[in-house]
Amino acid sequence: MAYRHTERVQEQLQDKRDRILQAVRAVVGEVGFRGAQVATVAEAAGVATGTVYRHFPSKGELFAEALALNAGHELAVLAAVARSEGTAMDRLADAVRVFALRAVRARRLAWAMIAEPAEPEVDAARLISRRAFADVFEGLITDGIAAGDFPPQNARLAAAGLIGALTEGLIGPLAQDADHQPNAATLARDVTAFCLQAVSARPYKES
Amino acid sequence: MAYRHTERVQEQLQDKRDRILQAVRAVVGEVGFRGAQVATVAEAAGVATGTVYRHFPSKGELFAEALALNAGHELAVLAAVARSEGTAMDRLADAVRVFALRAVRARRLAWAMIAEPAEPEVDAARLISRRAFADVFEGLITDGIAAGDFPPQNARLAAAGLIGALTEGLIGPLAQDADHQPNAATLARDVTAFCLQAVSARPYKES
DNA sequence: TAAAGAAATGAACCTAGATTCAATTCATGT
DNA sequence: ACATGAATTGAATCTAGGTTCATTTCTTTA
Repeated sequence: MAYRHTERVQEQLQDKRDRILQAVRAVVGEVGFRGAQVATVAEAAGVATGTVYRHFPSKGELFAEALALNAGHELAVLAAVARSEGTAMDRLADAVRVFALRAVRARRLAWAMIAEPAEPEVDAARLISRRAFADVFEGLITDGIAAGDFPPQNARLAAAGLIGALTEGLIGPLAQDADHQPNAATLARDVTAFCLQAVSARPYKES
Repeated sequence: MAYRHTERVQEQLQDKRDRILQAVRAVVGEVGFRGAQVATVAEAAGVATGTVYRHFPSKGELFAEALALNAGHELAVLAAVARSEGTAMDRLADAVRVFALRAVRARRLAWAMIAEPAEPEVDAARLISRRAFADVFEGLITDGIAAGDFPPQNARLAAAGLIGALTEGLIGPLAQDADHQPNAATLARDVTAFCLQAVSARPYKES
């Protein structure tokens, strides 16, 4: 018998794996999925290209795992806010605000995570995390309806609408105009206001 | 002297060009930008691959022109609705409804036109048409504020929010769930309600 | 320190799909 | 019918970037 994995090696391996995942985050945050190449990620992780393939079976799975990891963080943050004390109205306001602030602080990354198409595996992973986000919002809206904070409405659709409005208002291409570029706090405030109006207003009555 | 373009030939040329553009529309409506190859488009147009390059300098420019053409149609429809008789509230309601109905009727195409990243030229063309759409909505919102139909608000942002909500609610990946798939009319109605609430409600007051 | 198994390296390989172009077909005017 | 110039064809070319793998470097145990 001549070789067996020692604990230290295991840690190094795990560490290298983590560094690669972090590198994906960094590179994607810089150039998006479209511009993120395996060679670039490897370099950012301080590793040779081939090494990436010792830890992940393909680009798609690597990137999908990186997305899931990141989305998991964000989801935990959002879920914590949604679970806090207060009326449904207040909690929804906080959730939207937190989402907005975090998104504007890292627009490119946020866009990639939420909307930018990529390898099929990545798209699949995103679908899952997106639904998880939508579920948080939907739950808050449902709570609010039950409590009388919000009028009856299609909560599932409203949740999707919130995500759409947040995405478009904060991180979509139109949000990157140089002309009307207010500071992040202002933008987040206005978007939050829009979202809350959408959910909390009395229904529009036709004619 | 032996050859000169005759009128009939010019027409045939123009016609072939148009057929190629239409083929892009058809193919993209089927498989999106991601899956749309030049060879497929050529076949759909009843033309050899090389012929495409006699009419368009590159895939990117071809697809960008196809997008611009299609967006132009949609924009004309939307602008007509926005210019019709009625209060700002009614016109916005109509505009949103028309947008929603047309989008759900051709989801894949709509998604490609509105959101799916593609060649840089395509993305650039989309940015322009997107802003044009947003401008229509923004104009209606501004009118509504002036008329007292809507409370004061960030009209530019609200317009972006509407597009986001429409996109997400109607044609985004979450909208394609098999489970809660109501008919198009119902979906359009609910999304319209959401959008109108978002714009017409009294502002949310913090605590 | 040597033998043996693992991991890392990065240049070579492979593939999908855009682009080109020599050969062919079609239109025109004499 | 023929000469001329344009348009069409589609198989061959080119390229970017993901993936592989022979070689090298590192770890462990005897």
